Amino acid sequence: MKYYTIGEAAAMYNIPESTLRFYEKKGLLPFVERDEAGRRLFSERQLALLQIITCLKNTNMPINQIKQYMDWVVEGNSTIEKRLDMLLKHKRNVLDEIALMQEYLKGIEEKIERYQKQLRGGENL
Amino acid sequence: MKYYTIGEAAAMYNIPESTLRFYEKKGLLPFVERDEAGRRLFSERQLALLQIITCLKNTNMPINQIKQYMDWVVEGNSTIEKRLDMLLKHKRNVLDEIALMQEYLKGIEEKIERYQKQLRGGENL
DNA sequence: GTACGACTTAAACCTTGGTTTAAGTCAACA
DNA sequence: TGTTGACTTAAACCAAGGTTTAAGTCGTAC
Repeated sequence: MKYYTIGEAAAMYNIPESTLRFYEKKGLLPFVERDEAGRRLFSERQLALLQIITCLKNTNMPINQIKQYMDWVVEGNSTIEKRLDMLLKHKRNVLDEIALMQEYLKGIEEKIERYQKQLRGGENL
Repeated sequence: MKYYTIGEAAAMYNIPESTLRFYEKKGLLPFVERDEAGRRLFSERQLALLQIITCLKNTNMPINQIKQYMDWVVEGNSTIEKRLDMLLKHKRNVLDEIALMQEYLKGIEEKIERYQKQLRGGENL
């Protein structure tokens, strides 16, 4: 199987190496192997996990919760229902969060319009 | 003019008093008056500012940038163009951020579907 | 054989956005 | 008059999510 160094993985996902180490230490990135010299070996499996970590992180799932998810991944197939449940709840949260942002954005857009009106009016003074 | 205590303002906006004090100290909440005893008096003006602060904060504008906005508010009408410009840029940022979250959400939804398939398959074993 | 670049670690450090604490002031009510 | 309750302050504290530092180990290219 193809393995990648931490530097390669970091470059591929555009994540600092220090962050990858931090994630591994936090338990977000299980199954990382090592070569004889103790260097991390990232396989396709890690890259796939990194993919899902990225999705979760960028939709604001806290690291502790991602760790819970990964603990379930490590535990095996018996936890698929739990994982599914977590992802479904997270999906709801993300949709709610987006809806909320859109709501607050309306307030900002009103302010924008008022300023634009004010500026158009100002040109006639 | 009607004035509100910090406790009333906090209750109306569901923001801790400590946070209102923190915002004022940071410069996010200008023009707060005081009574003879040194207690804060929040007028309609503050409530309106709190409204916009809430919109900006909940769309992830950093506090430093909100402070810049408020500094311009304090400076007066000569800064309306700057404020408008900031809000327009912020609006773009928020829309981008929402689009990005929706993109990452897709990855999560794929994972959800795979788990659901796996569970449905499992029932037939 | 040595210097370089990529890696390793633990621990210290950093920023953001608040929250908590401790000590004090004041108004109003019993 | 004294004791609540709502307020005040500065300063300490906190959690999350990393980043930086310092010291060390390799493999390889010169």
